[in-house]
Order: sequence, then C-alpha cells, then structure tokens
Amino acid sequence: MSKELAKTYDPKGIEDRIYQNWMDKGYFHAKVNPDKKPFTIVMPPPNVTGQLHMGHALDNTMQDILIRYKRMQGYEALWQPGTDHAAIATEVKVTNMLKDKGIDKREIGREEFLKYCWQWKDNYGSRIMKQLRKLGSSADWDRERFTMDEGCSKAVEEVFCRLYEKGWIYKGSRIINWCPKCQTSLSDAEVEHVDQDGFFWHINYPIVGEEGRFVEIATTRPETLLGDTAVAVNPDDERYKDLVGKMLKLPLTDREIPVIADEYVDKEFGTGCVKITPAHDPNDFEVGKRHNLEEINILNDDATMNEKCGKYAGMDRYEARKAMVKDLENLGLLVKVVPHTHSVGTHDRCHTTVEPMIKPQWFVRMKEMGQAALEALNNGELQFVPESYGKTYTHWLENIKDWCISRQLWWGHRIPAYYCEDCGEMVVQRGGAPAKCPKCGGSHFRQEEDTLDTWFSSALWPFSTLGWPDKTPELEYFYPTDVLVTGYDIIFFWVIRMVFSAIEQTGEVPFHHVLIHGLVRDSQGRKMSKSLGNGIDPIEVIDKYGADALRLTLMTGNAPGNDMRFYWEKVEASRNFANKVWNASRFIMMNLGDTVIPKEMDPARFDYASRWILSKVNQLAKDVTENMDKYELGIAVQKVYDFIWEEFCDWYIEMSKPVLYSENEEEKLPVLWTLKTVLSEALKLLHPFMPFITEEIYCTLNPDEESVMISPWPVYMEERHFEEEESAIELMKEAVRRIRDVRSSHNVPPSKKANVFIVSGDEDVLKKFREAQSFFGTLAHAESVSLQKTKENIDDDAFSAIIPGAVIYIPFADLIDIDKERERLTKEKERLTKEIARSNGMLGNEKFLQKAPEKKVQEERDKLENYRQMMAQVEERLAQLEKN
RNA sequence: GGGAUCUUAGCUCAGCUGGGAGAGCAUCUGCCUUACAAGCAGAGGGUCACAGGUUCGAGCCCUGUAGGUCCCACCA
Repeated sequence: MSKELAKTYDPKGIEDRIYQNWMDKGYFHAKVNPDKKPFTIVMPPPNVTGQLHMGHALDNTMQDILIRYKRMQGYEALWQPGTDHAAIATEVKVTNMLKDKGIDKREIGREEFLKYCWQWKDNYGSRIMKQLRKLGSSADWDRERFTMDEGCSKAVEEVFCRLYEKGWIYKGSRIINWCPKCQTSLSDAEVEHVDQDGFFWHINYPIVGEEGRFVEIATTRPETLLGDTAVAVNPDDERYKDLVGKMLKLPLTDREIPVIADEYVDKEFGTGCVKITPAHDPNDFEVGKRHNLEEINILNDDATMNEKCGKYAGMDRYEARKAMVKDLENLGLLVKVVPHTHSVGTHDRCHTTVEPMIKPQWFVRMKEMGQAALEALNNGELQFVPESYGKTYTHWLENIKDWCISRQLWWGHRIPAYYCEDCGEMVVQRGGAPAKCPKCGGSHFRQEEDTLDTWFSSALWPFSTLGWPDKTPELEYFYPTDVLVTGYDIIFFWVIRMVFSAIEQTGEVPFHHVLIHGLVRDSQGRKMSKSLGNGIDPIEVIDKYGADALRLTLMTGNAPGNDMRFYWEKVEASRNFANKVWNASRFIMMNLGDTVIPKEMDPARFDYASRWILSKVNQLAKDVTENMDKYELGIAVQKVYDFIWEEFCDWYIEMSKPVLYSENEEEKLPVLWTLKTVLSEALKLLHPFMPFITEEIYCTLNPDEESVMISPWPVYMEERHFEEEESAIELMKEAVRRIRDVRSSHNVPPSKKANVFIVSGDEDVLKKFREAQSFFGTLAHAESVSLQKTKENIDDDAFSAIIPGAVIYIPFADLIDIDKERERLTKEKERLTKEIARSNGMLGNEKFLQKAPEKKVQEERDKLENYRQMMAQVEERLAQLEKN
C-alpha cells in the first residue's frame, strides 16, 4: 500500500489477486501432521447441477470463519470440499435438456443417458466450486470429492453389502410413495404434505342380499374405489355390529367385498365406515395385511387407470374421478358431496401429488441404528447448536420407519444385486457380478436396475471422503470431524443419516457439534425461490460490494438457527465498515511513513491512551475467542466491529492526533507503535470474517510477514491489562462528551474555543486527568484545560457537568440556559436515586452477596460509592442554582 | 392432533447463565475539522404482545391468554 491510496476501498481485483496468492502458497492445504492437532469440517456437498445461492453463501461463510479461526490458532485445519450427484435433481435436468433436443431418455437407453449425465456433471460440476472461491472459501480444493467418484462409490458398495449381510437391508414389496411424474419411489422425507381443498364424497355400498340397505362410506379419493377389497368399521361401534362379516356389492364393478372390524377406524370420523384400498393407501395396506385382504393395483406408473379398471382404463386419475362420480350419481349411490380440506402428499421436488403404490423396493432396517443415533445425542457425543434442534432430531428418531433406499432412476449408485438369468437367484456382492451362480451354476447375470437414494451416499460423506473403507492416514488423523454446519431443513435428510451410518460403520460419531443456521429470506420474509424470482445472486452482491461485505452482512444481526432477511441496505452498511477499516489503515500508514517500528516497546513509554487501547484490544481478543468457541459468530464479529469503529477510530485515533502532529519524535514513536500493533491485532480478529480486506492491509502494514491468514490468533495477555488506565480514559471520554454537549446545545461554533476547568478534591482523579490531558484540545475543542483542587477563580454561573469524582466548569456564562441546566440536574438526580436504590437492593441482599463472584460484589460497591459522590455534587449544584 | 419457535424503537433484528433497554437502517439538528460525507458530533423515538406469579430486583424464570411462523403426524 502506498500513499496514492484511493479514498475508498474497492474490492474489485484485490479479492481475486489475494485468493490466487493464497492458492499459490498452498495455505488451504491440510496434511497429516502429528505435531499439530487436527480440526476438520466436511463441506455439505452442493448439487453438481446447482448454482450458488444465499443459503450456500451463509453456510460456507460460517464454515470458512471457523476454519480460518482454527487455522490461526495453530490447528491443522482441514475443510474437505466436494459435490453431490443429486440423483433425481440431475436426472430431471438432463432429461429435460434431452427433451429439448428431441431425445427421449427411454429410447437412448441407460448407458447412453449416463454419458449425457457425466457430460453434464463435467460441464457444471465445477461451476459452484468456482463460485465458492469468490466467497473466499479456504477449503482444501486438492481434496475435492464427488459422491460418485471411485472412492465414494466403493464406500457405498461396502456399506450396502455390510448392511445386507447383517440382514438390515432387505428387498420387499411394500407400500411406498410413488411420484407419477418422475416415475420413481420416494422416501418419506421426500414427501411434503400440503393442505388442499377437496371434497368428501359420501357413497352408498349396497349390502348383498338385503335389497335397499346400504353402507355409507366417505372418501376423498373416489377413484380408488376400484381397488377396494373391504369396508372396515370399528369393532366397538354399536351401529355397525351386525354388519361385520356381511358382503357388500362394490359399485361400478362386479365384485363383492366383506365388511371387517378393525381398531384403526375412528367411530367419530366421517360415517364410521372406511373403504379399504390396500394397494393405494398406507393405512389400508396395514389393515389389509391384518385381514389377509387382496391388494388390487389399479394404477399405471404414470397414474393413469390400468387395465383392471374397465371403462375407466387409460384415464388420468382425476379424469377417472370425475367420470366415476358422475356414474355413481346416475346410479343413485352418491349420497352427498361435502367440502373438505385435507393434506395431500406431494413430491418435494416437482410438487406432483404422490401416489401410494405397492412396489418391490429395497429398505434399510432402522431400529438399531436409529437407537444408536439417539444415544449419541443423549450421552453428549453429539451436540446441536442451538440445543433445541436436538429435540427435532430426537422426535424424528423415536418415530423412525424403515428407509426406502431404492429409486427407479439411472443417475446414481446402482444397487450391487445380481440376478441369475437362468434360475433368478439373487446375489449381493462387492466388485461386480459373480462368475458363477451359486445355485444353478449359470454364468449370466443381470444387475438390479434400481439405484440408491441420493442420501445413501451423502450419509457416508464425512468418512468416505477421507478414504474409508481403507484405513488411510487421513481417516485416522482427521476423523471424526469437529463440526458440521448446515441448515435446519436438512436435519432429517442428511444429519441423522450421517450420524447413524457413521456410528454403524466407523464406531464413532461423524462430528461432535452440529451448528445449525436458518434460511436467508428476501426483504419481505419470503423464501428465495426460482418461481418467485426473488432470489438474490451472491455473486452479484460480491461484484457490487465485495465478498467481505457479503460475509459481514450474513454474519451480523441474527442468532444461530434463526432465519434472516436479506437487505441491500445491510450490505451497504457492511461495505461502509470495510471502508472505515480501509481509511483508518490509510491514516495509520500515512503517519508511519518510513518510520521503523521496533518489534517491542518499553511499556514505560506509553501514554495513558495507548495503554487504554492496548488493554482494550487485549480484552477484545479474550472475548472474541470465547464467543468463537461457543459458535457465537455474530456476537464475535459485532464486538470486533464495535471495537474498531467506536473505540479505535472514534477515540484512539483522535487522541493520537495531537501527538502525531507534534514535532516530538520521542513521544510519537510509542503512539505509532500502538497504532500499528492495535490495528494488526484487530485485523487478525477480523480476518476470519473479512479475509480479503484484512489480508490486503495486514500485508502492507507488516511487510515482513507473509499473510494474516497464517499469523497466530491473538491471545489475552495479563501484562497488557491496564485497569487504571482504562478507567482514566473512560473518565476523560465522559468529560469530553459533556463538553461536546455544552458546545452543541449552545451552538458554539468550532472556531470559538472554550476554557475548561476540571475540579476535583480527589488527587487521584486529578492525576488521571493530568495524564490524559494532552488529548483534550482536539477532542473537546478546548482552548485550555485547567485542573484544580477547588473552585477558585471560576464564575459561579459557569456551566457545570458532573462526572464521577469531578466537576467540569465552562465559564460561558452568557451561553448557559439556567432552566435547561436545572432540568438536566433534576433528571440526573432521578437517575441517581434509582441507581442507588438498585445498588442498595443488591448489596443488601444476602443471597447476592453469597452467590455472586467477589469481583462483581466489589464492582457494585464501587459503583454505589460513585453514585453517592455524584449525588452530593448534583445536590450542591442544584442548591447553587436556586441561590442565583 | 403433537412439538418447536417467535412477539423488544418507524423497519429489520441483537440482548449469553435474572442486576445499566441496545445495533443497523430510517427521521431530525449542526458540521466538507488535513484517514474516511460510504464520514464526524448530537437528538428524538420502546408499559420489551397481554394477565398473573416467584424475587430485594424480570425483556430474561414459572403459569395462563392472544397472535405469527415452522416442523412432524395415517385421520379415510
């Protein structure tokens, strides 16, 4: 940095240059290093097809802050990056892309389709990773992984086979959620329930052999009637006791179905009679199993009615519904139609209404692994931040059902099950198809068509990326990882599955802390989404204001786990702060010039102000470290922000000016030393949050150092704690404020200097002011400052202001408004009365005296003493005013 | 139906284990003072949703009420 520096900070160009330098120097690279302690974060892998959005920006900023912090603290900090193949999301995109080209996925076949997918991955897979670099992410890019790369695929196969061999993965025909549009099964977590306005159709089912008698059922999905195989009533329902066992004629068909009794039916709801469709409703499926009912599938995979539906065959499910309702009405079997709101399951990706269907699928037994995951939280190995999310986690695990892991997709890990072409025998094994069928000796096999749920591979991410199942040195050293940073929306999909997979496969929790953040919403509080078009592109923000400004914006003013709103004004405020830092540094560097600043400085040479700011920055290091360790990133950065702006810039730099503008080289040096030192330390503390600007300034300020990002994190030093100096400067600051008050309330122009008298009977107080006196001139626009023990030579009607232990007099008699002054003093008296009462209350309370730490009690005593003194002064001054 | 969480200044939100009601933006006043007008010095503005309770003392703890948001759940 040189003297022709711009007046404002412009991140353009600087950020890319700095990032490239970090890359060239290899600072992001973490390696197995027995001399250091490891600190590991695995990056939640973004979808290969994805583009960076605000959620990624927030998530990765938090991770980068933690990694940079730990790296500076001397840990071997690994941030493991990578991308996810995102089975269904990618498959849909590629399918649509092909459709636009007039190519049908089914026609070109699996092999050809997968070629397109890989091509797509190669084209777009690196895009989001590049965007993450713009943010400043210090991930170890050399270790970038992909959920479908060789190693991760090997891990997937290994886990699948292990669970299969243990009997925890099984294939079964069960009722699953089917998306008719994507033509695949879905796990429960992928189904989103949405309230929809619909109707209850009340339909009469005639009782066989009893002309004119009916059973009235109510349904929201009349088209499933064709798959009914029973009607159920509650066994305790007096109304229908005689019906149980009788047969009903199923309308619109030739079939007869029985009336059965089952606990599942709620007497109070609807008519108390429920049609049972085992093939198309999860509850009915269970009922069907209990009563050995036939399961009649009436739908094709695209949710049109199948060949079993007679005249309705080929119709869409909703067309069929209309047609059937009309036919029922014509038959006189439709009793009534009642409007009804009910929740409908939809696919969370395409929002198509899912259809429960019976299909052969693969499942993971969850009982034991779910239990282990619960224990990990209960015994404290796993902790959520904020803690309340542990309840969400617990609740889900306590109600967990077996996980449907097979998908009828092509893009993904193909299930390693092989069927003998000759006898149909199934073999599940590692390393491809078997050479010989163990049953019939045949040598022709066909692999299972289904692929695995995309979360199956992401569940292994914390260890598969480190080389598992091989016992690599990296796995040994970096695993288990330290903290996982992610949004609350993904706890069920991912966090839980990682936990139980890791415990089962590695015997350890995958990470000890889960740091949860909320969603970034738009300024009106709406979710950012493509369909609303309200998304804000982080790259656009970076281009306009810089990555540092974006990072600061995302980190301030919101608590962990809470959603936040995005405002451009907030970004501007952050940019303004960057500019403030820039200009403070510019000032300091201008004043440093060619001065050689020694590494150490004799403490005896510091003035009060320097000791004060050194003490302050020392305390700041302690506070910020504590906040960082508790993951209170927003609070931590707020403290750095306040320190730099309010303490360092607004006070210390101002106080340094009289010295810097003087010719006294002897006095200048310690002040320059302090300016440089405090700025350097503040930059370090700020670096995890605003990496670029801090690096740019730090390197210019400390040309003999390589980078702020590998400099040691500041620690609290006992010898830098100057209690007395702190109180002296605080006293002086208060005095300056009072003087400014007078000047501004009486419109004293800056050109007109005031004479200020500070009077105190307390020699210590006077001494403190004497030490700090040299700064008064510029700060208070004072002509002269006199310190004296008594009120000698000061006009009675001079303005006075009371500060702890002293009174300030300004003999601007003609400017003083007596009424205003009286009002001020009265208010002050009220305040003091209250404070004294509060203080007395505390000190008079035995519990407080017993429980509170010694330091706090002493503080309170000092405060009370102060209040009393000030009270005496106020009263004296009030009496004086009355006299005049 | 179960659970979580929120209600603090005009707006958006901080406020950690009970002891001074805060920030940013907005508004108003005065300043281009040789680091910064993207700035400086100030001001106004809040019964901390409501009602009780515990306490010397409650934005914070307990109970209840009202309203908002989110998650989970098989109510046909």
